[in-house]
Amino acid sequence: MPVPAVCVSSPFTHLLIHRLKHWLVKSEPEAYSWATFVLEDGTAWTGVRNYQARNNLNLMQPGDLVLFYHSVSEKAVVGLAEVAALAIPDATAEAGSPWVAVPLRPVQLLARPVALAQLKADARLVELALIRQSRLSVLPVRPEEFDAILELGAG
DNA sequence: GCCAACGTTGGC
DNA sequence: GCCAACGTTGGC
Repeated sequence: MPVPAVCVSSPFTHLLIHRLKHWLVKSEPEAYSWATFVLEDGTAWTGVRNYQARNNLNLMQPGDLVLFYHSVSEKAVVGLAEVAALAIPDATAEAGSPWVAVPLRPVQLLARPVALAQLKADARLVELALIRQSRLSVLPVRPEEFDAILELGAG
């Protein structure tokens, strides 16, 4: 009996091979703010020059939800974005370089920003990568952590 | 402005 | 391969 070359898929196959992951990206609002991101109706997330962050970009799948964090001057999660497409070469990097960008689009502004101090004070978030590895600019967020942060940001 | 935490670079 | 020097990020 011949083996089919391609597996038959159901409308739900993707749920078996990929559960939505959650992420957090950082930006200095003076450099690129949530407001600009919304005005442009999304952007390719370029400029990442750290291998660990790049690896996270490469793991992003369309539909993954992404917390948008304003670093330095604001230090708060301000919005929710979504991965619009798989990683592409970073057009701001030298051709042939290993750096990638991920198209993101805005989903919604949080009703209230969630300050870093709030995150640090929350018992559900003691393991949050943002806190444990404060220098990384593209970070994974666990589902429970993601839910907790959205709850803090709800009106 | 300072400093801790990293990451990178380059001499050996 | 080690490590010192240096650069960057980002909180405080």
